[in-house]
Amino acid sequence: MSVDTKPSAKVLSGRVTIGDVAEALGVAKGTVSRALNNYPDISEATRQRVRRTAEAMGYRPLAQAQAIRTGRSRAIGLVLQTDVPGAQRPFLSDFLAGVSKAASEASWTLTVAVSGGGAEMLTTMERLFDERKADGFIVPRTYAQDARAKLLRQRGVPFVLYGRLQDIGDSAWFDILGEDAMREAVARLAGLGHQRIAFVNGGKEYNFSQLREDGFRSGMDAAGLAVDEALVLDGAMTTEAGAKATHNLLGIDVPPTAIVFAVDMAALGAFPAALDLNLQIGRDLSVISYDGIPECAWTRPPLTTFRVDNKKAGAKLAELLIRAVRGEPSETLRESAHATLWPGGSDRSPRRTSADLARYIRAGQ
Amino acid sequence: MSVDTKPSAKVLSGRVTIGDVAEALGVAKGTVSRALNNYPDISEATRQRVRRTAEAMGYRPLAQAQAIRTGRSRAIGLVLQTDVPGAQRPFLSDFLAGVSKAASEASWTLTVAVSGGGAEMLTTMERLFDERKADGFIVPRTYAQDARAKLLRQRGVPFVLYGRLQDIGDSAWFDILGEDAMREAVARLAGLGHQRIAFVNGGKEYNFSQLREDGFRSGMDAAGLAVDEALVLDGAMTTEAGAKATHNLLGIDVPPTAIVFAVDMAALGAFPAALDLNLQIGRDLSVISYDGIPECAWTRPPLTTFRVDNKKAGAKLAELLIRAVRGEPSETLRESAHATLWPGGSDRSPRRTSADLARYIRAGQ
DNA sequence: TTGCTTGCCGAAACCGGTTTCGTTCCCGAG
DNA sequence: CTCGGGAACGAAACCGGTTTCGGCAAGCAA
Repeated sequence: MSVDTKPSAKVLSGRVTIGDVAEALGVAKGTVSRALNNYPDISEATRQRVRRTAEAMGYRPLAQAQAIRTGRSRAIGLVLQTDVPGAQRPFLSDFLAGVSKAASEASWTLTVAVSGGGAEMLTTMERLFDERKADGFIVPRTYAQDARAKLLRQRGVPFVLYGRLQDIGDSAWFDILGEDAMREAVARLAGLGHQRIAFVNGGKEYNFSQLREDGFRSGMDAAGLAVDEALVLDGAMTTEAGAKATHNLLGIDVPPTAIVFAVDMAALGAFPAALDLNLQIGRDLSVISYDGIPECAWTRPPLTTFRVDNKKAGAKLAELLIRAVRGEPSETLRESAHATLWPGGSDRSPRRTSADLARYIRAGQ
Repeated sequence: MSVDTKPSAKVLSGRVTIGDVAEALGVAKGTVSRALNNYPDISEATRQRVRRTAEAMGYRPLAQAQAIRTGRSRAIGLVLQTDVPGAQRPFLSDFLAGVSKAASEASWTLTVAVSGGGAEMLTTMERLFDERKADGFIVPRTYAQDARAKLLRQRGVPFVLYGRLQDIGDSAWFDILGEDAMREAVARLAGLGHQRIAFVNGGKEYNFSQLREDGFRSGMDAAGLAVDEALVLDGAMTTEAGAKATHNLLGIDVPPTAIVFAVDMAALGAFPAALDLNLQIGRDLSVISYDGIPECAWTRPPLTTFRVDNKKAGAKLAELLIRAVRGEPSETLRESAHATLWPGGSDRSPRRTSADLARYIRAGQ
């Protein structure tokens, strides 16, 4: 409900409207509209003529006015979640840049809302869609069971997932194949001679966690190494949690000589944790992680990680969503990409066996 | 220009329109509209009746349709800049959350675009405004000379600055008084016994840099300390630049025992720089900074900094912009707030005099 | 020549709101 | 009882686009 006090000013003053263009050309409004929207029943000559003078007069169709007839406002919706600690923070800027760039190339725009989780987010999305502030949504950070996808599907609202789902149904999605990166990380560590390799996963509620764990296990399998379940932890999405997980792993009788982290934010916690135990990452403990946030370059040694191109992901998602809104079947709207290895200095050949490492840690206390 | 291929689907299917509400009540569309928009010529009884059934039927006015008559779409515009290294990255999430929250409380939404600097950004803003994807703009990171403010002012587009300008004119703004924080930082260090205090500023093209330098100088003055111009650097907006500045300062014959940084991202660079020289922050070199990004808590020792509440700032800016769009004179739309001290362990009493520190550094080489 | 397409465009309806204008009804003053 | 004046609302115009419908002219076959 609007509660504006003033009855509105002169309104859209200097704007050039479709009527102005039509008048200048001596044709009907409808002709201009059809010419600009590539209707087939307009002669090529007229089309060119209209296009040129429209351009020359600086005519820009009012998205709002189009929307009330077409039902579309050429806007991508993105609802971010606040109540996750800060896990998505580093990606945001790049991601937005990608979405915005692709959107603006198609003359679309981006409507952003931030909301808490759960029902509030669903309400927000419904409001945005009902007011046509968004023609469809990019759904970031998919959960294994995702209420947003369920709602949007049942309401018939176009959407594209950033990530996949267990019950993927007929959803459109884009994802980076994190499982491949995890597999490669294990292969790399095994190649360096590591035998006891731990895995610190993110929150199991996220779908990517399950995939990455699968990747880790299949990598271990391929390397001929057994997975010690005591070396597989999860729920680490922050630096604090990562530090704690590292502490726990290094306190085991037969500690790992290498840790694969599912997310960088958690991996950063390995550095203070190692410092506390008088260990050096790279020398005493190898670490490989995933995401490629800039902070990885500022640890000592730099953190070896798999870099995700969030800008490209954003652009891809925007492109897919626009196609979904235009009516393409979602089965044709599925793409994936790979993360690329960013070698730092945090993964090297093990200097000690696991048993020696345990003794060294205890001696340091 | 739209290049959609399909002639559009069924269009706004299940939506309940103002006509539906009017029909259900047996009144005219206009009556419903006036009732909901608090026109004075509607009886209180009718107003209540309309309001209730509208609510019950789940009626939500289509923002687009309102816009073509009123000229306003209830959307806040925010154009972010990509080509600054990453300086604004950490704030973004909180800031967006604040803007979005305040916007949604007023039934407004947020349109975000990302663009390079210079002319491209101006074009983007013009396009957003002409299509009424935004009724006005929040202008973040003001420059001392700001082309955006100039353009918006001359085109009569409402806007609110996050920060101030040299030629402030009749602009509306919100800002955190960083100069006060710098002054307090100096007072704090002087109180701890530091005499040679350096200042590493951000880029001089930003307006805040000039203000913060003023604050530093006035703090030195108040503490009865002379400013050694060799200890005043600028242009450090990134961790790399901060590290370099620290190196330079510590290479001076009579090095500072404390450094005040204008931005956290630069201050973080002091840690690797100190490590290279075998110095410990807090013990051998005190550091105080400004911004309050989360990373400050993860250095050893934690970085003492002045924390800016970006969420609150975003909310305030949204509120001011909405009032500006509604026609309030911008002289009444100016507010400020203070940053609050976050004590870490990076500022302590100097353990050595400047001369001793210099010897210690040289000995370490 | 007539009749039937087909291509191209003008006129007008329409989308969902807002705002203007005018009418009806009621009240109190004269 | 009449009349003037507000209060409250209906009817219709309007905003800037899109889309439907129909008409005119040209082209072509019969």
